[in-house]
Formats: sequence, C-alpha cells, structure tokens
Amino acid sequence: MVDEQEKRKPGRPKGSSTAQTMEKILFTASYQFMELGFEKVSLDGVAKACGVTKASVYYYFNNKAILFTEAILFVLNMAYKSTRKIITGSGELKDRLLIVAERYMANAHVDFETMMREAASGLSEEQTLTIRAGESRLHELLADTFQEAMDKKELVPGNPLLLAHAYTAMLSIRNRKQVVNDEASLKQTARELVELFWHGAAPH
Amino acid sequence: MVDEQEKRKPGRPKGSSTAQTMEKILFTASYQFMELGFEKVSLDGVAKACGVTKASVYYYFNNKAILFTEAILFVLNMAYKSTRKIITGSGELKDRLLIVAERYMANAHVDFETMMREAASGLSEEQTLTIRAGESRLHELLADTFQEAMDKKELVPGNPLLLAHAYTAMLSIRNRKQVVNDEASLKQTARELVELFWHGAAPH
Amino acid sequence: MVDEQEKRKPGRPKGSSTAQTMEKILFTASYQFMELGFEKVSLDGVAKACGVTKASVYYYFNNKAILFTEAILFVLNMAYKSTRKIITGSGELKDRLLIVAERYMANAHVDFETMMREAASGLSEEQTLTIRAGESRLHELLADTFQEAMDKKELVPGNPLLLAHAYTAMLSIRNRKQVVNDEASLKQTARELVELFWHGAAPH
Amino acid sequence: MVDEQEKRKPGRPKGSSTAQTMEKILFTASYQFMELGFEKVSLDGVAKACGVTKASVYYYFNNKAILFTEAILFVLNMAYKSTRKIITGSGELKDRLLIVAERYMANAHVDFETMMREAASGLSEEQTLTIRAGESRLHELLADTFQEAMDKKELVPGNPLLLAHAYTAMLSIRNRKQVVNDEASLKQTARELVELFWHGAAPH
DNA sequence: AATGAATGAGTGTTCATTCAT
DNA sequence: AATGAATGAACACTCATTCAT
Repeated sequence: MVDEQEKRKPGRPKGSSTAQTMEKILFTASYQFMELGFEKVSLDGVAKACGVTKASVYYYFNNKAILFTEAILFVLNMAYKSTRKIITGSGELKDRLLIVAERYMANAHVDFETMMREAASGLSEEQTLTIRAGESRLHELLADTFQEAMDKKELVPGNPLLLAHAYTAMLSIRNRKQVVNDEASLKQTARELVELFWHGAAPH
Repeated sequence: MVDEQEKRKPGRPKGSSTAQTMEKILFTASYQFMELGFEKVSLDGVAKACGVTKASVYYYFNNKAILFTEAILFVLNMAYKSTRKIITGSGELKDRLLIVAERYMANAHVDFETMMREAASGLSEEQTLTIRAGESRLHELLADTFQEAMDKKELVPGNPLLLAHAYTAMLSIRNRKQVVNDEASLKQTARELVELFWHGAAPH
Repeated sequence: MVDEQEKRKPGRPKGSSTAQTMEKILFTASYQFMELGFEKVSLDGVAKACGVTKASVYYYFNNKAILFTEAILFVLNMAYKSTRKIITGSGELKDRLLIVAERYMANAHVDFETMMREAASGLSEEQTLTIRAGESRLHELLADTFQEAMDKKELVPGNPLLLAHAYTAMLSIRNRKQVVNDEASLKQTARELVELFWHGAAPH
Repeated sequence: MVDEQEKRKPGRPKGSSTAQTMEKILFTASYQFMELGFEKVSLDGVAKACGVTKASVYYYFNNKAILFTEAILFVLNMAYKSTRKIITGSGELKDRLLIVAERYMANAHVDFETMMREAASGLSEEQTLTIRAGESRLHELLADTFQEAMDKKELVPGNPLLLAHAYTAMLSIRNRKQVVNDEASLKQTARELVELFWHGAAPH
C-alpha cells in the first residue's frame, strides 16, 4: 500500500520545546476557570491554548477535577499573598482597603460561589474542602484585620468575618459592565465602594 | 410557539386552557436556571421535571436560548413586582430595605452576572439586551428610591445606581454557606448587612 | 459568510427508514458481544453495523452495560428456549444431547465466564445477577434432565449440575480451530464428545 | 531488547544481573494476561505493578503484541514442563490425570481461545503461529500419552488429540464460581471430572 | 538501563437540535 | 398539542506508542 498523506504516528514529536509545560497549563487553566467557570472550560480548550494536546494535559493532571482544584488553589494562593502584602502594610486601614479593592477588581471573574456550585458535583469531598480552606484563609485574613481594627476602636464592634464577606461581595460589582466599563470608572467605583463600606449610606 | 419576534401581550391570556404546559415549563426552567446556571440545565431535565418530553419543550420554545431568555425575564419580572410592592410601601426606608433583603435572600441562587457570562455565547445580541433591560429595571427601581431619599436628605448624595448595585451585591452573601446556613443566621445576616449599608463600618 | 460545504445540521434526517431500529441494534450487539467479548465491542462499531449513529444506540440503551445486559439476556433466552425444545423432546437422552451439542456448537463464540469477567467491572451488581440468573436457568435445565435420568437409572447417580457444566464445558471445544474447522469435523466432534461424555474414555 | 527476530537461546543467561527487571515484567505480564485477557491489560498497569515506568516496558518489549507473545509463551512453557513431569511419571494414568487436573485448576484464568481471539487483531501472523505452536505442544503431550494408553488397551481407541482437548476443556469449569468456590469444592470437582472423563456418565 | 514528556486515535457519554407523525 | 426517533458535535478520559536524554 502507498500512503500519500504521510500519517503522523503517535508518540513524542521530534523537535519540541520542553520548557515548563505544566506551569503553562496551570496558568492557562487558572485563567480560563476564573473567566468561564467549571463547565465551560474544556480540557481540549486549555490544551490548545497552551499549544499542546489534551493528552498532555492529562499527563500532568489526572482529570478535570484535579486540574480545577490545582488551578483554583493557585489563584487563591496568589490572591492571598497579594492581599496579605497590602493589608499588613502601613497607613490608614481605609486606604489599604482601597488598594485591596483596586487590586481585586483589576480582573473581572466569575462569582466564586457560583463556580463552586457548578463544580461541586465533579469534585471529591476532599477537593471541595481543600478549596474551601484556601478561600477561607483569604476571608480570615481580612477578618483578622477587621478584628484588630475593632479592638483599636477604628471599627464598630461586630462580626468581623461577616464584614469581610460583605466587603468582597461588594467588590463583585466589578463584573457588572453597566457600572464598571473602563479604567476610570473602575477606580472611581472602588473609591465609592470603600467610602460606602466605611461610612455607610446615611448621613453621619 | 414563542419566537423571538413575538411580543408578549400584557395581561393574562383569556381562553388558553392547556397553555398550562407552557407555564409549567417556564416555571421549571426559571427555577432550574436560577439554581444551576445556564450550562447545567438540560432541556431534557426540564422536560422530565415537567412530565413532558424534550420535544414538547421545543414546541413552546424554539431553542435553549429562547427558553433561557423567557425564563429569566419571568423571574426578573416577578422580582421587580415583588420589590416594587415593598419598596414603594410606607415606613422608614431602612426598614423597607430590610424586607427587600430578606425576600431577596430567601432563596439561594446563582450569581446573575456569572450566569449571563456563561450564557452569553449562546444568546443573540437582542436576547442579551432584553435580559439586561429587565435587570436594569430592577436596579433602577432601587436607584430611583435612593434618589428620592437623597433629595429628602435621608441619604448622602451620590451615585444612586451604584448604591443599588452595591446593595444587591452585598445580598449575594446569601450563597456563602460559611456565613448563612439556616433561617436564623439568614435573618441576622440580613439585619447586619442593612445596618452596614446604612451606617457603614466606621464608628459614627 | 458563504459556506460551500453545506454542513449537515443535527437532528433527525429527512427521509429515514423507521423499521425496528432497536431490534437491529440488539441483534447486532448480541452477535458482536458473543463474537468479540465486552471490551472489544465499541458502541460506534455496533451503530455503524446497524447503519445508525452512536447517539441512536444511546437513544435505546442508556449505556454500554445496559446494552450488554440486554443483549446477553436475549441470547441466553434464545438458547434456553431452543435447548428446552430439544431436551424435553422424545427419544433417547443421548440422542437429544447430541442435537443440543450440534446446535450449541453451530456458532463459535467467546467463553462465557471470560466474557463475564471482562465485563464485571462495568456492570452493576444487579446486572451481573440478572445475567447470572439467565445463565443458571440454562444449566439447571440440563441438570434437571440429568436428575430425572439418574432417577430412571439411565445415568450414574451423582451431581447433576456439575454434569451439566461438564457437558457445556466440553462443547466449548468448538472454538478451537485446530479441532473444529468445518461442517464435517464439527458434526464428527459433536458425536465423539457425546460418546465420551456418555461412556467415558476407559473401555467398558 | 526482545524483537520478533531474536530467537531466545535455551538455558539461563550467564552474566545478566539487572535483567531481573525484564523477568519481573515478564512474570507480571504473564500473570495479568492470564488473569485479565489481552485488552484489559495496560502496559502502564504492568509497569506500575513492577515498580518501573511504561517506557521501561518498551525498552524490553517493543510493543504490546510482543510482550503478550513472550508472556504467553512463558506460561505455556511452564505449563508444559509441569505437565510433562507429572504425566510421564509412574502410577495409574487416571491418577496422574487427577494430579494434572488439580494443578491446572489451581489458578482461575481467562479462557485461552477467548484470549487469543481478543488478541488476534493485534498480533502478527507469525506471533499467532508461535503461540499456537506452544499451545499445541501441550495438547500433543496429552495426546501422546493417550495414544500410548490406547495402544496398551487402557483407553478406548479413538482420536487422542480430541481427547486431550476434551480433557482440558472440562477443566475450564474451574472458572465457574457456581461450581468451584473453595479449596474443597475444587478438589472434589477435579475428582468428579476425572471420574466422568474416565468412566462416562452412563452406568457401566 | 531506564525514564519523562508528549502524542494520535479511539471510547463512552451527553446534549441541543431536527423532522415526521 | 405533543411526541418518538434520530443526529452532529462536543467532552472527559484511556492507551499504545514515540522520542530525547
């Protein structure tokens, strides 16, 4: 038989760049999951965006649930570090909160709870818990800060964890294009939200 | 058949007896979309939950995008009416906001923006706009109320639409089981959130 | 955009013969499973052999395990009926056994136990039991016959079920091409096996 | 590397120290193929069971077909030697057959013909023939013994090869859990089968 | 001698969609 | 008004195989 169309055989291609494929996959997956949510991300899509095949993704991450878990943990970790650096800095708490807000609002992304609900059925108990833990760390970081401020009478005494959640919930406005649609409106919104959070809607 | 063109006439249709099927589908779909988001709802699932076949769903709604649009508009409409009744009532604004909050937080549901983003690729330009309009109505209802209150010096002057968005954004805390997990914590959280919204975090 | 290659849309094709698709699938699947075993049968293969798509197979059988179960039960049922008709007929038992042997050996097929072992991991407990029950019926039919014969002193008293298994086990020689390779050798082998089964290898 | 061409020299290789890896792979593969059949054995599974990587398996055996061939030949060879030792021993033939039966039935395994059919499409003509030859040797060993016995009037004159196949076929009952499920029933079954083989089912 | 990285081809399964009745 | 039958496209996942080191 003569095969005119030279058929590509399976196996590793001859000349292929080695460099950190795994990291590329993790970055890409992180981005896509945050951008699109669990279901809408296809492993093929991730693979193609990385210039590799689906099988390569599986080489590094045994299944979608694992890739998701690793990717989200990666993002949460980055967010934690970044927030920590800002929030433990010097200056007025209100000012630091503004910087956190601007950082947080820099990229639009899917709602975390919604994403988790979507992914839940595909994750193992343990995976869910791990991610939850990673997320809690972030809110607890804020809560601790709020607690300290309450102790110093800089904030009204109350439930600091709830305050933390209220804060991040407000920042999710970032995703609403009717409100935030460019760099300027973003900064402006961040400022107004922090102001609202700090002083409330009623006249003081 | 509901097609994109067809403008729903206001008021209850007179004769249509068996159009109950269509309503059942619409109700069920509304519930499922709010509960699960766009992708995770399958037309077969909706059909089965209604005790009809998938083809019947298609008989009334030409495709998933249309069903989604109708279902969401239906929900937004209900929410609008319900909110309007509360917000235009008598009593202190802060008290009315609390009732709105409790109503809104009664059922956990997917984040609206996230759902829209998920659905976006499947919707026509027009459908997206229609839904956006329906949603805007809700926020504008709140915004108008806030505007009035500002005029009456009950609220600090500012951007009333942003205030409306901030308000609903805060209420999304409802979905976080770490914070809200039973009837009691729900009520308590609603109260604290309204308090925060009203007076802010800093001592007055 | 102009699409030169008219792309086929999903959905039912316009002119397609309706006739008993499900039966065709069941027959084909039965044949292939018996011929190839569980793993080597692909639903795509079955579909193509039936002139339909894989999705059509799924329309009738929710998954491979179900198709397998139904297909094997179908075969076992046919075998049962056929054997029953022969074995409960008149004439010498030995002669009837010969007919059963010839019928049984008519088609080569995969070893039943081997196939079940292969399939086991994919089947539910219940499915395995159902198939096992169907198979037991067959051996019990033989066993009952043997028991009767023992009562009538036509056979040495002993374990009739073991005898039944020994009998069918011997017939599996059918699959060995070194021994059976044409119509003539098949008939001849059947006769010799029954003779061996009946009188044993040692001189009487 | 073991390639198709390479003819294994008889006798134990002298120096090869680390060739233990190859033997381990061969043992493991043999076991798994006999236990699971061709398709269900994955080279990765074999590798992991040996504590090496898949690539190592490929280092010693160029592809699955070769590994299969070597593994099966290995098993057949062992079985041949073991059987030969028993069958050429002293004592009544019937007693020796019983020992062979017990040895053969010691481990449950996939049906040989079924396995070969499953593997067939992946094997080269030559590989199939080689395995077939190895298997024939076993049956011919039995057949020769039977032939001798016929000559000595210890057995009814007839087709000795068929008798050999009938004998091993009967022993495959071993795999049916409805009949054989523990050490005791195994021994008992072996005895009854040999009895049946020897004297037949009818009263003498 | 042994491995890590990568791949193409397939497999089971789901789902929105279409058409004839 | 409603359904049953059928489909194409996509998706998660597996596996034998290849290549560079």
